Amino acid sequence: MVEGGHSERQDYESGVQTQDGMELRVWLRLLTCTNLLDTEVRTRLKQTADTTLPRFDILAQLERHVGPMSMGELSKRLMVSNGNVTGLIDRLAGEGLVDRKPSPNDRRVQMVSLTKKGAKSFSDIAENHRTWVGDMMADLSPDEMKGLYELLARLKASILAAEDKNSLEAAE
Amino acid sequence: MVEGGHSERQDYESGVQTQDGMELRVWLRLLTCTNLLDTEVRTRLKQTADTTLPRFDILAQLERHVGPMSMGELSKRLMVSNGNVTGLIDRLAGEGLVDRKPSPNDRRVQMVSLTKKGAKSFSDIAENHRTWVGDMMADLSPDEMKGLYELLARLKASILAAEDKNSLEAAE
DNA sequence: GCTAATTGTTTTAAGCTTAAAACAATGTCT
DNA sequence: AGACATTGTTTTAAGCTTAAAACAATTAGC
Repeated sequence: MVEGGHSERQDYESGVQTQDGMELRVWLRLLTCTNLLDTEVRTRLKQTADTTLPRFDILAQLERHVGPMSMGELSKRLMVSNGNVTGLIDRLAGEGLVDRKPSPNDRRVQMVSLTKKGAKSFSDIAENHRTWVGDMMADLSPDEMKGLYELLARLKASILAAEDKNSLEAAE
Repeated sequence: MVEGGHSERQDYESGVQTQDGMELRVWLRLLTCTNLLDTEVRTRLKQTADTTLPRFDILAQLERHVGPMSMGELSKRLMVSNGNVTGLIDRLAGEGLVDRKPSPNDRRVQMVSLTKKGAKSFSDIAENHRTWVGDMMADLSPDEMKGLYELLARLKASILAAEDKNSLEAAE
């Protein structure tokens, strides 16, 4: 009942104001695209495999790593806190998808690996995942994909440069 | 201790495999950029204003809206669940940043508005927010920004098309 | 007016996330 | 060996998030 009453889908870009700068617009559009993809992937993971993205990410790391992996290593690779990994592995182990056992070398560390069930589960899901992402980008030409890939590289570099600059200032 | 032992920063792209398709690469790079920006914004919100992005988003919606707004309307605009808004407004009201009172027309609805303190808080933070985002994109030329903006529009359209297609299939 | 359906909000249960504290084990230094 | 620092993991407290259930109030059909 407000401002025209469109029935169009809402997203982060809906609130853009005419005086907003280009940076804010790019940021909001980036957020919109990422959210659309992310939400879709999460929804399908839930529907087709009754699992979540963090669980899938853990299985993916374990799958591509040769031999078992420590909790700390997992935490580093996934860029999440140690406590977070503890909770996720608790649940995955409870479902029989991963195996957790103390390291023989260092009694502080827990080594985690995929069970057979976990490996099977992962490969099924990964196949679907690839298809979903492909479908969502199907309308872009190879040139557009390449252009996007490169511009995102420029953006990534710009962000990292800004962070460096900022942390140097903070260290003064 | 694994695979070269670089001390480089980890991100979603770190695990890309040579056989991975362009779609997956674009997706991971998109995720990397969004996460870098998102994390930086959240960190600075915490450090400079001791607040969070969801709280800031609520204040932003209330600020640009003329007059008070219902819980449901907020929920729609922010694209989050009703229960989520309830919890956030609980906390914001507790901090004296928003005001919540029953609608005189419909006793089911709660009307929310910014307090003076909330409006002041928002305008301080919004100014900083704009600067942060600008700084992170400072290295891209106007042409690059425009190119990125347009390619993201193409991507957004492609994703929405794929979702439509999928929901049509499901409705058969 | 009564009943049923709908709408708006809150509550609940479960999971994800982090930072910080607590623990446990290893390594270092004398 | 004993004391101290470091490292790896788990626990805890707090917040964000959703879906589903519960509730409350309004609207529509009779």
